[in-house]
Amino acid sequence: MLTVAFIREQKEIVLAGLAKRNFKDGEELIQQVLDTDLLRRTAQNQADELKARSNADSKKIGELMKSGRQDEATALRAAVAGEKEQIKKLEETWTQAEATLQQLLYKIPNVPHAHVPAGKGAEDNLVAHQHGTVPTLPADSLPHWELIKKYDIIDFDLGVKISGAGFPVYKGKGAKLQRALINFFLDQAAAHGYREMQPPIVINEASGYGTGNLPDKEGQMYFVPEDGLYLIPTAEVPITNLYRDVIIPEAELPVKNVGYTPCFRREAGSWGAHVRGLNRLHQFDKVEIVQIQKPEDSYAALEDMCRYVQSLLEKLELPYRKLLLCGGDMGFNSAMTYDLEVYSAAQQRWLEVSSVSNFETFQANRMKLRYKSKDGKTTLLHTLNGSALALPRIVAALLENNQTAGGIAIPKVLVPYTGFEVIN
RNA sequence: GGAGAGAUGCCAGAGCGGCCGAAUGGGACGGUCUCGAAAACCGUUAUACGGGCAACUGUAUCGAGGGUUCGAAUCCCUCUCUCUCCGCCA
Repeated sequence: MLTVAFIREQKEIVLAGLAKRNFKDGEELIQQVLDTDLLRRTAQNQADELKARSNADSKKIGELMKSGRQDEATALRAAVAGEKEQIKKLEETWTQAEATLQQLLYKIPNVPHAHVPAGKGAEDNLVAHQHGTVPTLPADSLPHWELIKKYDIIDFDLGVKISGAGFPVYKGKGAKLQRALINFFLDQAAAHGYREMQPPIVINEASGYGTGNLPDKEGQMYFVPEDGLYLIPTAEVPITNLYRDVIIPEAELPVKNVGYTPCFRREAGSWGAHVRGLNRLHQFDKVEIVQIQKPEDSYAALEDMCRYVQSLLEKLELPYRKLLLCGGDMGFNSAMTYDLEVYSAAQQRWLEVSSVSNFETFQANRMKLRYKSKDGKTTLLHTLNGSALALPRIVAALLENNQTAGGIAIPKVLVPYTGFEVIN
């Protein structure tokens, strides 16, 4: 959520940002914000003045009563009653305006960073970096959804039986591979200064609002109505919300946390032939890194996080490319996002395995996440996060790229974690 | 799930319906003293939204939301959470 002050003072920047995103009706929306804001301030101003007067009058009534001047007190009392009436009306318009303003602000996406390219969709993303050679496999090589059957390591039918489509059951070496990847990712993150956190995987409504998963996106999360709880779509939500309504002492910055959680996504309506197998799931495992940074440090941190994720892919010996997302393809909350994609050789396509974003103050403003600098100023912080990494597509690429006649070769770095070198 | 107690500032903890944004103690920070430190002493120590170039100033906030009252941290109602005991239980 953008701050009203920012919209008020930097209207042109906001409008340009919305245009870069191909956001419709931006101009109209911003004008509504400014109008509502003016209405709100005017009402508050008038209400405050009246309240100041009635506060003073009330005090005077007390003094009059004490000194026994009853009739004067009664007269004043009548005056205050009149003030009260007006205050009530002003407060109504004021709170009404504030609520409207809030709803309007929820509709405005983040302003993209200056370096974010304009564009409509995925085709306009910039390839910022590519690493490794795209492998070519023999003609008889299999996509991962065949391989998992061949080696009996992941079972979708069993998942359907006990839960539904998109909830795979990992079996034997398949299950061990999951655990190995999770541990490998967590250990790597710890070695890079991230503190491991294990948060709850259900969150309340306030947390949903904090990271921008609510309102309007409730359809994407599983919901437990009985208790008003949502299953997390990513560890970003609980781990970032740890700092909701917090003023962090400057000395504790930056905050670098990592967490492994299962992630749940309803993915309503986004099913199709191109999302076979592990490409898209309702439940999957992910290790997520989250940083909280001072504004002046956040973009260096974004680059740093990307380099870190790239180092993971390199250790896993997966060819990848790094995309700088264009305005039209970027998430609602983000100011700048890099996607990392690995090449899945049998499918012959790039699969997104990580998305690393700087949200600047967008989430922090919703969460009231701030720090107090030495000069005593309270300032909104910047939040960032990135997948490091999401498992299913990594597994898909590993299976496809590493298939040999003798089975699937496990990358060297993982062998200490899996305890086996090949799946056969 | 049943019964009871409670929720005040960074923490602990006081608070008669007006003199309470809130005593006191601790912590933290700044200063005096010291070669330096400790001790002692002095001072500072919330947030949000308005107004103002600024100094400054108005309003709101004592778990949340309503109500009573000229006036609420203090009285009433609802909700949430925490604690204790009982029940159930990985």
